[in-house]
Amino acid sequence: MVGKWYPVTHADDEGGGPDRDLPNSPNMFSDNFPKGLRVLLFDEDRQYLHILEKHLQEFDYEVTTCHEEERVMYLLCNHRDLFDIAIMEAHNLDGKIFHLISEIGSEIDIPIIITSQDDSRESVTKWMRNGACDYLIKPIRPEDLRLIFKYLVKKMEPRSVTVAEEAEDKAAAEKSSSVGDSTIRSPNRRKRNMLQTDEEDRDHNRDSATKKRRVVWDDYLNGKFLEAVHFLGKNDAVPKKILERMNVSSLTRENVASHLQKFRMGQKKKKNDQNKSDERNRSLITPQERGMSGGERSNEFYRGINVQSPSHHVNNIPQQSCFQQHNTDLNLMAQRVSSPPGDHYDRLSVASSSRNLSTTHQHHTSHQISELPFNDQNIEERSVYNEDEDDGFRNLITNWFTQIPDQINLFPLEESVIATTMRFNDIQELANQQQPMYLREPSMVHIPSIPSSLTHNPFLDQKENIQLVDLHRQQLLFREQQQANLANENRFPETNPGSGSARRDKMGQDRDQA
DNA sequence: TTTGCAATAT
DNA sequence: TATATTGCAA
Repeated sequence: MVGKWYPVTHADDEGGGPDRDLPNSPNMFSDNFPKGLRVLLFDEDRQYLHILEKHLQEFDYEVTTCHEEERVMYLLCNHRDLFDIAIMEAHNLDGKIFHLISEIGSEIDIPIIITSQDDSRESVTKWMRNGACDYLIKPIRPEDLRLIFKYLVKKMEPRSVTVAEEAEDKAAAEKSSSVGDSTIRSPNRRKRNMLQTDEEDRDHNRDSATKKRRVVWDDYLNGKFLEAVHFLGKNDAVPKKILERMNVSSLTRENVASHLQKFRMGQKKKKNDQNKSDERNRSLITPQERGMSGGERSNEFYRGINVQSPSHHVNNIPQQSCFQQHNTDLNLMAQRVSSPPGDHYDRLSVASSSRNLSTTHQHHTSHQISELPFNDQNIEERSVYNEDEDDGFRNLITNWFTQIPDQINLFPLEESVIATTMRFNDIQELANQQQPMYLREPSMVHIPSIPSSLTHNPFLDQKENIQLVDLHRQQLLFREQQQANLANENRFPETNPGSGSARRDKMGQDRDQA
């Protein structure tokens, strides 16, 4: 049966009627093949779309055109049984179509040919690895359109056509604008040689429809991964559960395990770096503290408590990355911390480290905490948020760091981990005012190198310098602080947090009186 | 069976 | 470099 339409001998045979059956029916490979091949053609450029359509029709293909991304995605998702093959324009690697195909690509059982003006190796590689069976660089030669049936040949009758396919492939490669000779300039070699060895290539072709593809952990997938990891928490963030949570059908447990392994290694590295920088900050730590920070025990928790030099919170903002443009805002916030303004917010506190900014916003009876962990290149932000409908603050934070509010995830705030920043000025203020310090107010303490067991998020400690503490813990903390102070020439003689002297801003007091 | 990890392959 | 695979121990 296969021999009847052996590609090399029949490729030029344009005769015969266009009667054909459904793609998977045995008559798919009739003498007329590939006539009547049902092609889904997508290109946002209507003019170009029309040109391609004309060419395809010349080869007796049955063309369905589409110039809307949403529409073609819909067709691909819900009606791909109406087509034998799809030719789709690629805009960029971050587009919806790429996500769609890389996600459900293994479920799409029709060959997908990508067309693009982008002849970059990165683009070609990424597409080819993520579900495209070929990549045609514009302008596309009609001949390449004529030969699209070859992917169905391979798919339907893999073993018996290997030789033919190779011959045909070679022939096609010599005069095509597909990746083999256009993007990767090796005109006499078969395409994909740059991507895979010949042996694998054959393998790949044999069951390209079913074989698992190499996963590209792009921002989208990685985002899902991170979300799952955060959601599951320290103890449950294992491959199987992450996979379930991500709910991406094309992924395997092994994929996730591999990525998780890499993810953890990255964290380990960050943690090491952090420890190094902590080491450098040792001078800020009292001898007592240094003495009790031997191992990873509970005492370790207090190592490096930085209440003594609270300006660190706002001054240690890196001068690069996205922080820079927001430094002004941060300084404003810092001022607010030291002198609570009479504006909308009762109190607004900021803590930041080399990679993070944390803010606590206390507004009347509710609390918001926003955490914004950063890496150098990008924004990987997270917000903890516990306010009814006050999107104002969220937007404020959002606008500082990203123009994309949707990227901020909101998590319900667990009550016992409310925190606030204590700045140097705050403490002095307290001392001068000699007010009792009731630690009922939410507080945040900046603690470098926190054991993960004490963070509410399993990965927080390795990414961030911010610790959220509950009140009980904070009392302990201040007791330690008190001891430290005594041993440290009474740097904060009047601060006696264990017994009280809380910083209460004016509005807070007014509220209490009312 | 699943997981974590390291080494190794692609 | 990023991801996959493998083998091993828990």
